[in-house]
Amino acid sequence: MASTGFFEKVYEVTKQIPYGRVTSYGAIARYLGSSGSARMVGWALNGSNENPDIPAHRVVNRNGMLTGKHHFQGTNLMQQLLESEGIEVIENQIQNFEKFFWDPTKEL
DNA sequence: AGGTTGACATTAT
DNA sequence: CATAATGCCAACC
Repeated sequence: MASTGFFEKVYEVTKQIPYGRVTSYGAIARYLGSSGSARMVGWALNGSNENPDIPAHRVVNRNGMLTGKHHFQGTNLMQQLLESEGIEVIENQIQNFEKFFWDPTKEL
Protein backbone atom coordinates (compact mmCIF):
# COMPACT_ATOMS: atom_id res chain seq x y z
CA MET A 1 0.00 0.00 0.00
CA ALA A 2 1.25 3.41 -0.76
CA SER A 3 2.22 4.88 2.56
CA THR A 4 3.63 7.87 0.79
CA GLY A 5 4.10 6.57 -2.70
CA PHE A 6 7.79 7.19 -2.55
CA PHE A 7 8.69 3.54 -2.19
CA GLU A 8 6.34 2.41 -4.91
CA LYS A 9 7.61 5.07 -7.23
CA VAL A 10 11.15 3.92 -6.68
CA TYR A 11 10.06 0.38 -7.48
CA GLU A 12 8.31 1.47 -10.65
CA VAL A 13 11.21 3.49 -11.92
CA THR A 14 13.67 0.73 -11.14
CA LYS A 15 11.45 -1.78 -12.89
CA GLN A 16 11.37 0.45 -15.94
CA ILE A 17 15.13 0.48 -16.30
CA PRO A 18 15.83 -1.00 -19.75
CA TYR A 19 18.01 -4.04 -20.20
CA GLY A 20 21.72 -3.35 -20.25
CA ARG A 21 21.28 0.04 -18.61
CA VAL A 22 22.00 1.48 -15.19
CA THR A 23 21.02 4.54 -13.22
CA SER A 24 21.99 6.30 -10.04
CA TYR A 25 20.13 6.81 -6.77
CA GLY A 26 20.28 10.56 -7.14
CA ALA A 27 18.79 10.37 -10.63
CA ILE A 28 15.81 8.36 -9.39
CA ALA A 29 15.35 10.60 -6.39
CA ARG A 30 15.46 13.61 -8.64
CA TYR A 31 12.89 12.05 -10.92
CA LEU A 32 10.61 11.56 -7.94
CA GLY A 33 10.97 15.21 -7.09
CA SER A 34 13.11 14.57 -4.02
CA SER A 35 16.56 15.36 -5.32
CA GLY A 36 17.88 15.39 -1.77
CA SER A 37 16.47 12.00 -0.78
CA ALA A 38 18.86 9.88 -2.79
CA ARG A 39 19.42 7.80 0.35
CA MET A 40 15.72 7.02 0.46
CA VAL A 41 16.05 5.34 -2.91
CA GLY A 42 18.61 3.00 -1.44
CA TRP A 43 16.33 2.32 1.49
CA ALA A 44 13.47 1.55 -0.84
CA LEU A 45 15.64 -0.81 -2.81
CA ASN A 46 16.51 -2.49 0.46
CA GLY A 47 12.96 -3.85 0.46
CA SER A 48 13.14 -4.58 -3.24
CA ASN A 49 15.57 -7.34 -2.40
CA GLU A 50 12.57 -9.62 -2.01
CA ASN A 51 10.96 -8.27 -5.14
CA PRO A 52 12.18 -10.29 -8.16
CA ASP A 53 10.66 -7.61 -10.35
CA ILE A 54 13.05 -5.00 -9.06
CA PRO A 55 16.43 -5.15 -10.81
CA ALA A 56 18.20 -3.34 -8.02
CA HIS A 57 21.52 -4.43 -9.47
CA ARG A 58 20.94 -1.83 -12.17
CA VAL A 59 20.99 0.94 -9.61
CA VAL A 60 24.34 2.24 -8.45
CA ASN A 61 25.66 5.41 -6.93
CA ARG A 62 26.44 8.44 -9.07
CA ASN A 63 30.01 7.24 -9.34
CA GLY A 64 28.93 4.07 -11.13
CA MET A 65 30.21 2.03 -8.21
CA LEU A 66 28.31 -1.03 -6.93
CA THR A 67 28.08 0.34 -3.42
CA GLY A 68 25.01 -1.73 -2.60
CA LYS A 69 26.38 -5.07 -3.64
CA HIS A 70 26.89 -5.86 0.04
CA HIS A 71 23.14 -6.01 0.40
CA PHE A 72 22.77 -8.65 -2.24
CA GLN A 73 22.59 -12.34 -1.60
CA GLY A 74 25.85 -13.27 -3.22
CA THR A 75 29.16 -11.52 -2.94
CA ASN A 76 29.52 -10.75 -6.62
CA LEU A 77 25.96 -11.44 -7.67
CA MET A 78 25.37 -7.83 -8.58
CA GLN A 79 28.45 -7.65 -10.73
CA GLN A 80 27.62 -10.88 -12.50
CA LEU A 81 24.13 -9.67 -13.31
CA LEU A 82 25.47 -6.47 -14.80
CA GLU A 83 28.10 -8.31 -16.78
CA SER A 84 25.41 -10.67 -17.96
CA GLU A 85 23.67 -7.67 -19.46
CA GLY A 86 26.73 -6.59 -21.37
CA ILE A 87 27.92 -4.05 -18.84
CA GLU A 88 31.61 -4.16 -18.08
CA VAL A 89 32.21 -4.13 -14.35
CA ILE A 90 35.66 -4.15 -12.83
CA GLU A 91 36.32 -4.02 -9.10
CA ASN A 92 32.68 -3.11 -8.40
CA GLN A 93 33.10 -0.19 -10.76
CA ILE A 94 31.08 0.11 -13.96
CA GLN A 95 33.21 0.91 -16.97
CA ASN A 96 31.87 3.55 -19.36
CA PHE A 97 29.22 4.35 -16.78
CA GLU A 98 28.11 7.41 -18.75
CA LYS A 99 27.53 5.20 -21.74
CA PHE A 100 25.22 2.84 -19.80
CA PHE A 101 23.65 5.56 -17.70
CA TRP A 102 19.89 5.73 -18.04
CA ASP A 103 18.34 8.94 -16.81
CA PRO A 104 14.63 8.54 -15.86
CA THR A 105 14.05 12.27 -15.98
CA LYS A 106 15.37 12.25 -19.51
CA GLU A 107 13.86 8.98 -20.73
CA LEU A 108 10.58 9.19 -18.84
C1' DA B 1 5.65 11.48 19.26
C1' DG B 2 10.44 11.33 18.92
C1' DG B 3 15.07 9.69 17.77
C1' DT B 4 17.89 6.83 14.79
C1' DT B 5 19.09 5.02 10.42
C1' DG B 6 20.48 4.79 5.59
C1' DA B 7 22.39 0.76 -1.08
C1' DC B 8 23.86 9.07 -1.61
C1' DA B 9 25.58 13.59 -2.90
C1' DT B 10 28.04 17.68 -2.18
C1' DT B 11 31.08 20.82 0.08
C1' DA B 12 34.84 21.81 3.09
C1' DT B 13 39.38 20.94 5.17
C1' DC C 1 44.43 15.05 -4.89
C1' DA C 2 42.33 12.33 -0.70
C1' DT C 3 39.75 12.13 3.37
C1' DA C 4 36.22 14.09 6.61
C1' DA C 5 32.12 16.21 7.79
C1' DT C 6 27.44 17.95 6.72
C1' DG C 7 22.94 18.06 4.41
C1' DC C 8 18.61 15.83 2.73
C1' DC C 9 14.31 13.42 3.33
C1' DA C 10 11.49 9.68 4.43
C1' DA C 11 11.10 5.18 6.70
C1' DC C 12 11.86 2.30 10.68
C1' DC C 13 11.82 1.28 15.80
